[in-house]
Amino acid sequence: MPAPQRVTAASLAAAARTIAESSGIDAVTISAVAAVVGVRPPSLYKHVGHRHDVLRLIADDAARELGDDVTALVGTSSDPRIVLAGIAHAVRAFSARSPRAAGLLFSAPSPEAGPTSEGMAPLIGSLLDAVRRTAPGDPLPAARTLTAWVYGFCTMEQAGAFQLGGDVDEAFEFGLNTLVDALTRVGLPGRASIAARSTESGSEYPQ
Amino acid sequence: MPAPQRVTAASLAAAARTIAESSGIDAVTISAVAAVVGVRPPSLYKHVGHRHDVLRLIADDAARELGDDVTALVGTSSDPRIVLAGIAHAVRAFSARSPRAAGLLFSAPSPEAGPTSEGMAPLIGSLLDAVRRTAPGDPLPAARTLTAWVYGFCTMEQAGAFQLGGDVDEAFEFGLNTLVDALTRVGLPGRASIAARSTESGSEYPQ
DNA sequence: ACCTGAACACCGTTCAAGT
DNA sequence: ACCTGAACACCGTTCAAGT
Repeated sequence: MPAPQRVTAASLAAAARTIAESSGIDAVTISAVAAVVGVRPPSLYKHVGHRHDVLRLIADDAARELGDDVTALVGTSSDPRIVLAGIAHAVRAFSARSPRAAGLLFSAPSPEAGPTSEGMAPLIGSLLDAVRRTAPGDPLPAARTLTAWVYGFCTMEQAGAFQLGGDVDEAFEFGLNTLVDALTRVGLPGRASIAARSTESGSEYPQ
Repeated sequence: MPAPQRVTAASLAAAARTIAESSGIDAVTISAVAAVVGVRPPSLYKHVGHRHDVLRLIADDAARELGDDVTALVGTSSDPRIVLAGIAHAVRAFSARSPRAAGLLFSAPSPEAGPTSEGMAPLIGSLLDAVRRTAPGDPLPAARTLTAWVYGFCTMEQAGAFQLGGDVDEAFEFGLNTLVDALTRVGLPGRASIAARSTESGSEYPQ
């Protein structure tokens, strides 16, 4: 009779994520995770090939969880701009409650530690969906603009980068309103003017 | 006669940054840095207290370099919007040429590995300056919005997060124009409407 | 099939000893 | 004043051996 399975992918992910949130990504060692799931370090290599696979389990778990949150919001209001705002708030809430997992989600220390593209698919799909209903034209640049801002804001906030005082909540609302508002205006006069002028003045990447 | 100084802060920073860019942050070990500066590992502890101080040297060096780039751009054009666009391009160019140092700049793995606030001061000062000349009202939320977007975009780009195809350069220009344009419109009708409506509908952080 | 102890090559860090 | 070898407690990872 073979030994009963003591370690599952789900228990591994849960253990790793708990350690990550309470003690940081560096504390997610093979030894620490093994101890939490009640097994000796070498046994983990029956389930993962390398330590970064453990981090990837966290990232994919986070992608699934946030993907669920975001998907649940799509179609929640008849005004797509409210949906978009709700999504941004959901991302920020997730980042506040699971900052380490959130960090792994968009900027893992190495590509191998980041989420699978299959893991990210539902999240990205729902996001593109919401953007498509809000902004005219190609949703991809618009979605990238919104995603980059939300991700950047939350990461900087969690990293403690906003040191100059002021109300950080207010800055989030300001940025959100500015962006959502601008994205619905695409195509109106005034846009694309800077690109044209700065291209005139020389190279594309001034430094 | 005491032994001549073989290690300076500048040589340490340069060695660490070279290793970081060529082999990743994880490769910036005390041993590796010591080998590059031509000394045994324990000797480094005469100059830094911990490994994260070495990472901080990289972060502060990056802050200084990007700060110089950005400061040189302020006042470069009579149109402040062009200055802002130039700054965004400078950040992206820096992130492309020094992705690991750039990562340390805004989202270090731990606060101790991040830049000093003194190191960040010139960069942040110039950025606020440029925003103040462009956007009406409080420059802080506007600067945070722009910074979060640029940082998020560059980090995601370097992490290979833009996997859905499309032109990433175009997405950058799109986001930049959208944001700079929106920031100069602050106060016009249409803004702040979402916040008001989404506050109506319940909690501030829906999830 | 899964788990284990022992072993290997590496870390970061400390410290007494050298010049 | 700076550098060093030796040492410590830790990693990640491999592998032959157990059940």
